[in-house]
Amino acid sequence: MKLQQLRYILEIQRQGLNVSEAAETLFTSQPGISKQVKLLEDELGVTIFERSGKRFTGVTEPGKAILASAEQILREAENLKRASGEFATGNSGRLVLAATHTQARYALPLVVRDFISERPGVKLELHQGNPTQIAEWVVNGDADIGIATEALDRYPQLITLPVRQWSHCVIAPDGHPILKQQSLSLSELVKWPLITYDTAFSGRSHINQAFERIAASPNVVLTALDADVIKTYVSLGLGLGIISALAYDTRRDAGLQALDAAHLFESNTTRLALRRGTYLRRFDYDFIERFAPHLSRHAVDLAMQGGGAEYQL
Amino acid sequence: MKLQQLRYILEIQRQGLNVSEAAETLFTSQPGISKQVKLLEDELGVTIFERSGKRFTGVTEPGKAILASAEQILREAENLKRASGEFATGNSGRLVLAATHTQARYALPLVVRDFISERPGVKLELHQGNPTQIAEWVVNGDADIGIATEALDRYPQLITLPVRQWSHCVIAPDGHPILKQQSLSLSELVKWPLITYDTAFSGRSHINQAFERIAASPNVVLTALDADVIKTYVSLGLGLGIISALAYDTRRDAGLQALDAAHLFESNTTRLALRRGTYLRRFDYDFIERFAPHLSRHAVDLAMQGGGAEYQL
DNA sequence: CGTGATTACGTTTATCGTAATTATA
DNA sequence: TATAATTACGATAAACGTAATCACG
Repeated sequence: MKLQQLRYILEIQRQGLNVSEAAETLFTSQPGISKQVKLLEDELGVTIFERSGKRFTGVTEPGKAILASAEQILREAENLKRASGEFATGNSGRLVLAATHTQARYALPLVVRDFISERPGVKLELHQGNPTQIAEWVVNGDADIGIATEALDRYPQLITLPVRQWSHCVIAPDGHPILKQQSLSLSELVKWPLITYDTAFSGRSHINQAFERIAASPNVVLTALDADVIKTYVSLGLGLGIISALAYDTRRDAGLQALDAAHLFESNTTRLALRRGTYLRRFDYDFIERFAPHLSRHAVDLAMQGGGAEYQL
Repeated sequence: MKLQQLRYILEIQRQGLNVSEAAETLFTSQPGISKQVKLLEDELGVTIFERSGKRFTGVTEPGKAILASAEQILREAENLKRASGEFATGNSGRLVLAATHTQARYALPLVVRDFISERPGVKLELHQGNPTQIAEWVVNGDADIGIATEALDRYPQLITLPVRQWSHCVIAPDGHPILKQQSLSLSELVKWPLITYDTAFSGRSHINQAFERIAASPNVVLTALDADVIKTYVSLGLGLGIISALAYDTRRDAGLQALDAAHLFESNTTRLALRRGTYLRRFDYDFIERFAPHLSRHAVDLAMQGGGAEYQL
């Protein structure tokens, strides 16, 4: 049994049982793969792939078990290379972050600036996506660290760690009548056209829940993927905005006023996701601690080992 | 990176950094290993072993990480072979049990008899040992299933499952004065010479605890590794015996009487140990369920996945 | 017939063992 | 000086690519 052979059968599976395509993605010849698959099957004494004549048509029962193990093995082999790579290259390497707009625009800039100036050897990449994309990138190893408020904890392959809590705020253009109200309430909000996040973004679920709880249907006239778009339309007088409090800044957002809405909507927790069982390099720990000072190397290790254990913010 | 190379470095570590011995246990040449180690180190770009001149003197920092990963990889590779082996050979294979005397002598015989008659293809081996040995055999993969009352739950690499609860009983030769007592008490027991298990065997810890709780020092005149030895000396009138109730049988043990001692000593739980993450074959599940009917395949899978979760008997 | 897997075969590379060499305790 | 790792080298085998063949839709 060779690691190559395991790579081959996994790639065949990934390419929908097409050996030729697997050969192409692995930059090798198709007969080579074909032969190695057969050799592996002979060695193990089972057929891995069902064939009808010369076409691959499915995965046999033992094949499933074998492919599962193969995946594990290659994952750990990646870890091994990663671990040695870190020592070999010292404090250099590539760190891929995946984050939502809110995080990328409002939470990360200062942390990223400091990180890249302190660790010039590390090539930092930031990929923006929606929470589901982010989770999948981390699961597939396309990103090292995922940062989002939603969705991450729905993936059992991920370890998620709480970064910080935040609340929503309501924004209105200067002079809007609602600014004169003593205290903001949901029943007041439903009277106005509203602009907020698209579903599955930045705590939108908690906004929905709050209105459902009082059985009211808010008049949402526009949904956006990010707070900048929302602020633009609020400025134009299209309605009131409900955004993350992180996204409002008195100085920068001239012409807009913010009202605290922490009492109206359940608070949200920004979470950081790592793939279970991945080897973390020094700079992974370093970035995490810069972003969330309570997540020391020790705290992260504990969560990675503990697995299911939930860390309380 | 080759699986062989990983095997080599692991064996070097196991043999106390002695390459020659590693070569011997792996039935290959020493220069071959030497070269492969160097090739691996070159490929990974780090040194795995510290050397003083030509002697291996230690494991480097990256080496530790590499060895840890290598172990994982080879473990999973074993699983892969095991999984395919099962399908290849159908219902045949080798099942190695490790059990204490008490289990081997009193709990297992009927189960083993039924198992081997129902599954003639499976070569069943039973290795007797003390609880610590049993745990280590299972950890090392030398045994598939470990069965004991003590020690098993102290190994984090093991999943342990409760099989059944049992209590102690006191045995005395026919006509012994204690047999006339209304009810047995600890204070009564300390008046007599006692014969029981050696430390770390069959619930001996609970026996000690009970006497400590009443601050009494029992007069233990003989400790044995198994109930058969104890019974022998009780028959000779050397003292009263405290043994597992499983080990007393009215018919077989003529000349001896047993007194229930469930109220004196905390009850014990026989546990079954499996190595975390091992692939279990059909006959592994089968044996487990015959031995402990509540441990269905489903229940075992749950425990294996859950990891830390404690199963209540 | 075209797409896609297997077989055949030659080249290249890697692996392993023996023998000789060198370094350490 | 004995033990143990490295270097050198040759035989063997494994892996890979090219070309030809075969099977399915």
